[in-house]
Amino acid sequence: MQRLGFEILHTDGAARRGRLTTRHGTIETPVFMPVGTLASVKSLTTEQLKALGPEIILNNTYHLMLRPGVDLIEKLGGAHAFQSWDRAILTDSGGFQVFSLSSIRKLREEGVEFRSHIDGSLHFLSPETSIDIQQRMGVDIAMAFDECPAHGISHDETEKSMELTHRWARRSLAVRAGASALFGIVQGGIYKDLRKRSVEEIASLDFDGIAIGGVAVGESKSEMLEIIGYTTPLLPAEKPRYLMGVGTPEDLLDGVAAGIDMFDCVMPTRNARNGSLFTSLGKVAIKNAKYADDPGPLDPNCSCTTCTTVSRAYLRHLFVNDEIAAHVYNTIHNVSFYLDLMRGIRQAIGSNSLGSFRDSFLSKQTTL
RNA sequence: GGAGAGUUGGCUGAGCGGUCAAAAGCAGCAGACUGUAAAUCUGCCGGGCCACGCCCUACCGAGGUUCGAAUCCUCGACUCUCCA
Repeated sequence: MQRLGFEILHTDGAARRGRLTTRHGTIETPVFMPVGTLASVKSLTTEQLKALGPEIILNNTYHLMLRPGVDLIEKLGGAHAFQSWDRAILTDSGGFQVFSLSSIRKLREEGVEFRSHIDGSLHFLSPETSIDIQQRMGVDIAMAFDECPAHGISHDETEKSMELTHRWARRSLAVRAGASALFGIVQGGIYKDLRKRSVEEIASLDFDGIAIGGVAVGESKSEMLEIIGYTTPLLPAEKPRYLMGVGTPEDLLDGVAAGIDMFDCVMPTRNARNGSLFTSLGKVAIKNAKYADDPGPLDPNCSCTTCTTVSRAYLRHLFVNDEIAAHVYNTIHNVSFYLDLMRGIRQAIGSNSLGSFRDSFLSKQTTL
């Protein structure tokens, strides 16, 4: 059976309206994938998540490897069965933890040694072990094991890191087996010559899709946009393109316009827990005193259960009192907002109006 | 009635002659968050200003000692504990 199907249905400039086919359903692109690191989109039950309608979510190899461990997940029937999720799952390879947990890991040619952030125990991730874990969990899309370098390193250091990622990409591909699709990851930091070389290398390999990694790691917004705008058009048109870890609603619009098909980001879920809510009128910091007696809905233009059920005043009350329901309501809204945004984007591409959709969206954002 | 302890910024609570506009926590106000070590982190938090320095008002109240007092003394007010 084919690991992954992808067809482009329509284009609007560089933007693509497409469809991914997986063993766990079809995915309309451009798509936003909520992040569920520990086999859970934080603060939502599987049922609540399902009701929001995402067609694919993320899980994380490093975190699930530590707890509960791949043996257990495999024994219980794989990642889908474990979390009762019958739609698609993509796993990050642990490459991001090479970056985010840089203080507790050692990087070698062979792979990365991690001291568990939980109990300090030693764990090893390499292209071979990462891909094996992802495949044993039975995910729909696995990611190559890469080194996500920090921003601020030199051209030479970035080049060395990129070349390691390339060697690891070949090793990742060499152990692909079974039904999981495998995506390669382009690196190269903020250096265009390296990004170009990285695209050439990764695109020459038999990956099922290609991701742009190593962005939003500390560089400026303009640097990030510059790199995305430069790199995306270099990617092969026939494969799905995934911009890893991005981003804000505006970033999604920019990414789509550049030709990206897939996004993931912790922003809607993490910000929800921190009381920062995305709305059609701009960001709402729900803890602000001005919402204390605001009887209106969080976002008057949103039809999620949060916006149709409770007031801003109540949401603020829940949040300032650390009520668990605050996380639930906030997360439902933010994820819903992101999914709605992508729905609007797909529609706009279909009617060749992405540009005006973007302008309209952003002009309302500035009113707050 | 007797003996003792205490009264500090919205609250709890450090301080025991100068480096105190006063620790710390909480509350309050605001900000950040981009392949999740995050229900986390950061800043502000007496007032004022020509604002990275200066001025004013401050540690229950009133006096006093001292070059200098939240800190020592006197008197007063109030609170608490124990014994009758």
